[in-house]
Amino acid sequence: MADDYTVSAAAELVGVSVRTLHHYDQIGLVRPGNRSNAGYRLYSDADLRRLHRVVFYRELGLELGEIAEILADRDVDHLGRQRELLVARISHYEAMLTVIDRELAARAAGIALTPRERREVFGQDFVAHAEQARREWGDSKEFVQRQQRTATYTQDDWQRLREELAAINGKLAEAVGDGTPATDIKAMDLAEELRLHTDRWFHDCDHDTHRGLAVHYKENRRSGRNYDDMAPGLSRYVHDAIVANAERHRSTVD
Amino acid sequence: MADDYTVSAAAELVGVSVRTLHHYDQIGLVRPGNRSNAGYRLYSDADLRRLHRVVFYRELGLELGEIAEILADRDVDHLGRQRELLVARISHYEAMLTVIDRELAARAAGIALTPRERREVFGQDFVAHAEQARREWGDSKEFVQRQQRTATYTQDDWQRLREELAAINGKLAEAVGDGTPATDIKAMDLAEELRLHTDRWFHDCDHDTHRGLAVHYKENRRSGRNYDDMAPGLSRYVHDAIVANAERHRSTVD
DNA sequence: GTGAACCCTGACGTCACGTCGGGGTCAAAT
DNA sequence: ATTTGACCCCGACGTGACGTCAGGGTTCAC
Repeated sequence: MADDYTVSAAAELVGVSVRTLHHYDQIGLVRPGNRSNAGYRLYSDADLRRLHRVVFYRELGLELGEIAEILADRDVDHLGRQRELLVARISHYEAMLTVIDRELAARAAGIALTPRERREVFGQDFVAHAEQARREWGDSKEFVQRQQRTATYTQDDWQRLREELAAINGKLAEAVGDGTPATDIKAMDLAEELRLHTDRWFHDCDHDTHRGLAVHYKENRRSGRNYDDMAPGLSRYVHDAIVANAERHRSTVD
Repeated sequence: MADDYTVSAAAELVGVSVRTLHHYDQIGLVRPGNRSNAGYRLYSDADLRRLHRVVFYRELGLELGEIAEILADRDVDHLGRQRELLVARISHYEAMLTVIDRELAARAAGIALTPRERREVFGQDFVAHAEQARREWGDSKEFVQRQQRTATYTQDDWQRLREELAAINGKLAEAVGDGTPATDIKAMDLAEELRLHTDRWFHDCDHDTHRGLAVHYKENRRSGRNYDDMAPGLSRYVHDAIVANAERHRSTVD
């Protein structure tokens, strides 16, 4: 309980260098609970627990500043959060693995992918960085459910998911190109397809929830595709269509 | 075929910044195939392929210097290698996930782990960094087999594996503490246990192969435990015992 | 009481870029 | 024909997360 560890002992226990501990002390990320009368750093068990968390989050590529924020959150379930991050990371890498396997298959069949196709299939925007997504989505029920569901997806699932989404997005881009207004029945139907896609693949998504999410499309964040890259004004268009669709549904219910 | 991409086009295609491309050009990691007469960088499809590989390896945390070396290797199957790296990384994270789940279970049972136990179970030395392991082991048959086998291990497998190894190592530490010579029959028997463990969990390992691996123990590298941390002189002792054991076996066969 | 092994605090080096600043280039619109 | 805005160049300084000395104090076992 009351045993304190010297720098080198602490460093070895968590697998970092002494210099790293000095650094963390300097920037205030992990401060030793007390010092010997000669000024030696003495780390308590509590310090070590904190340090261990820092190391864990760092392993997953978070910056020290972010880590400090996360750790500042009193009342956050670190184990649960770490688990989520890991699961997200694993599914990210599994998605990459899928791509590799597909390329290997393509190569075996004598086909080479163009850079553009590779980007398509790679979908690196798609598998967004977990912590950033967290900042956008907060601790919402939807986020958690999304994490849980996607964690179990196979390579084929991801493939199907992406294809379905691409189909809907294509039709949306076409609609905005045609000059179809976002309140047109066709646009609303596409918004409905989008909602069902989300509901099917990510998390429960009724019309009200979908309206709540619409703002994310308008702000054209990283979490999905960059809609405006597909067609100018598309991100706003999608937002408006979703809102119109949600409105339509409400009026048929009330 | 002959289409060239400008910096920004190339950058967006692979998902990096323009500055990054400037940097890679400067250090010679990815040089654009040619330049416009105004001095604009023009990336060919081949350049993009190279760039894509760089980005991939970087995503997995390799340093640019390492990446340069890997790419310098003419005649290396990048897709295969990338696959291996990914698989290794995934199994690494899955091992971490196991630990988290075990801690969650422990917490549910009202038990808290001490830092030392956490380190034990975390085994971060154990799940070594893949590229470093690769440098130690080269492209040997053993390495590849190890990758393939361990990729399919469940959390329980890893747990069992670690426990078995810990048991053998414990007995070895005891033996060196007793002053038992490495050529003693007891030491040789322990070396044999080590060999069977490797053969069972990692890759085919006959006595000759094992003798070949012995040097890794002596050099006390990261790939396994730091043997000398368990007992002074243990790394050399294990090496000697393995060699003696291999010798013994040969004489009974010849 | 004297090494060897640890500890301290600067302070400078490094890697992989981010971020200006000043200035040329190019295609389209005026 | 020029202007506008988006794009390009290079040089240089800034930054995050440490690595790596240099110079000097501390602890502990022999």
